Amino acid sequence: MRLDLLLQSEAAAAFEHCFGTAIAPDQFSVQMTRKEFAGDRTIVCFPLARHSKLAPDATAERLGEALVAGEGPVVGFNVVKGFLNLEIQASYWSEWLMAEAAVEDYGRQPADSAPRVMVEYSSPNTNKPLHLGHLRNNFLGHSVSRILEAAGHSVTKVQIVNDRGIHICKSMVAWRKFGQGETPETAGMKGDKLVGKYYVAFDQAFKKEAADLIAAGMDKEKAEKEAPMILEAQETLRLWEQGDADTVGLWRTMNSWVYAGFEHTYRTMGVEFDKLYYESDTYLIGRDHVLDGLQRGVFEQTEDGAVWVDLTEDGLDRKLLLRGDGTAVYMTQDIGTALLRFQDYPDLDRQVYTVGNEQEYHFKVLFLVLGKLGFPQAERCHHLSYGMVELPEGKMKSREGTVVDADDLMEEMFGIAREIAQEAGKLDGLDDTAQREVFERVGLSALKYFLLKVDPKKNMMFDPKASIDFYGNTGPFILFNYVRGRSILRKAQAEGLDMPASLTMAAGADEMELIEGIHALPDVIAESASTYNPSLVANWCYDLTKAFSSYYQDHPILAAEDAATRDFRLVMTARFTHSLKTGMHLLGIALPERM
RNA sequence: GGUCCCGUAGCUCAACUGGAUAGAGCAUCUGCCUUCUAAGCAGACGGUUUCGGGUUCGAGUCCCGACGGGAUCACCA
Repeated sequence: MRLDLLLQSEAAAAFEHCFGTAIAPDQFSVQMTRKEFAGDRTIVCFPLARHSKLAPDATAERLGEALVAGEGPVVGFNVVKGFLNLEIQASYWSEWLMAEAAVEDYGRQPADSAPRVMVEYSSPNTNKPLHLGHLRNNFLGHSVSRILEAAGHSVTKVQIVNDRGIHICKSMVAWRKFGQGETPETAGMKGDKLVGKYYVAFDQAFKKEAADLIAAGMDKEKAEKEAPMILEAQETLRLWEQGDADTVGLWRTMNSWVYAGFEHTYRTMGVEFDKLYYESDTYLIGRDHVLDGLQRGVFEQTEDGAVWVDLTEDGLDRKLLLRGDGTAVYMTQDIGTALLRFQDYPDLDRQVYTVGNEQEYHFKVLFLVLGKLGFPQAERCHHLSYGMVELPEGKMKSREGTVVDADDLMEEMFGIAREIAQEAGKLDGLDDTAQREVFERVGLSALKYFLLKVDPKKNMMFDPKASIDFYGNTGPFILFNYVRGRSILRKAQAEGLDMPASLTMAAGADEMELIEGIHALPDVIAESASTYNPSLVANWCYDLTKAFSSYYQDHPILAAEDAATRDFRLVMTARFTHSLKTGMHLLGIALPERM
């Protein structure tokens, strides 16, 4: 049993014994004892005073005595102002290191012990390359998937590809006009970059047309509606919806270029999906459900044929679900997508949508609408909302060229990793492929850790010039210490040292920070899973690593003063590297063996 | 204007769901590599947790009100 749970139940029994009053175990607040006091765990006794009818101090004294007298691991106590500090038997920790912490999947709940959850993330538009904002999204969704898996859920990772609509039509129009048959091969360019180039070209040409019209005396609003480029894009969308062969053909071609480009980027990022949904497949399903809801009187229709939902009773507004001409809006296809997913996976307990906080209103509406349509799963949908990544000069604007491109940024990280490694010269024995793998892992760790260590719901600042460091509280720092630990374990093996089957030494004060860190992993996983918050795992990885790094500095492991001490340190090192690897895996960060 | 989120060291971020003297990294300064990887360790400096009330044994954390920043409120996605 976990120590804190054990202490709670021991405390409940002891309390009843002392005071004749039963209190539920979870009413005892057990926490880590602060460093400046003696002891390992602290029970806060202020809330107990009214049940014991004694002052907090006196309550703590009686409780402490009873706990020491009990069967549990408490061997001593002291009381400071209502705080009962408990000393845990030192052998408890060495036994724990050889038992619970020793198993391969330490920290993880058994696979499939919790219901199936679907996690959606990424979900890009197919008209431009992925950028920094997508990186936060992808890393977050991917990490949450792994955390939920570690908490025992079966997890299905999906994305909804926004493959249809006016945005892709814009790229198509510009490519027809200016492209002269250019392809990713002839341009020597990634497909997503090429399509993005035409999206920008569209915007520039369109702005020029509008400006010309305004110069000719037309007002701005009208000019932006009547510029030939935009009319052509709208016509292209109409043709697409009618299934026009040429239009659909070009749409397929250009989307396939984008997918090839994305595929490359996803592989570099180290994220993957179990299933892809496409809006072009789901918007009609959504429309059917909306029309069905209309028939059943859940929604209402205005004179022009548009379908609306009235959410004023829920504190929201009226919201459009279907245009007057019967075509779908964003909401329509999201209804279709959600329902299709529950149909595809009948055992699905929950859906998690990893989408930026600018869409909070949208998801509030979506979940309410699903509920009105009579789907009980509506309550099991969760919008994992996260804050924007801001640049020093403000928001990223693709039209103003201030976006930080995902591919470029990752390459830059790899480059920095290479420079540092080559200067240190520690990889000289490895061939180019193996070196490249190290650079990628180190560089990617810097990026992922940087984006994941911040509470998802908060906006975060990214300064391209200064932001991503390889020293201090960073991914590479964590990797570096993992590598140190692994290096020791390899050396031990090479010297013929076997992992001890039991420990004869007990943990001392110097060891406790590291041991407590390892010990916390299961709680951290549970907490981050229930709050969809990888930053808890990231911060745990860092704190644990710091404890090891500090310990490593002045405690020789292989050259310890005696065999018992060496064995103890060797086991701690093994538990450290192993639990750290688990934690980093939950962040989607792969660890190198040397760097 | 309505709703929601955020405000902690010069900067970027923590703080176990209300607990003891609010912690890290960067930056600045001081020590430490013949020894398991110095992408490291130890230390110094740095705070009226935006402000004002309230709740209670106890508030960065909960409530109310200001102020500052962001998001959103489309027949856009």
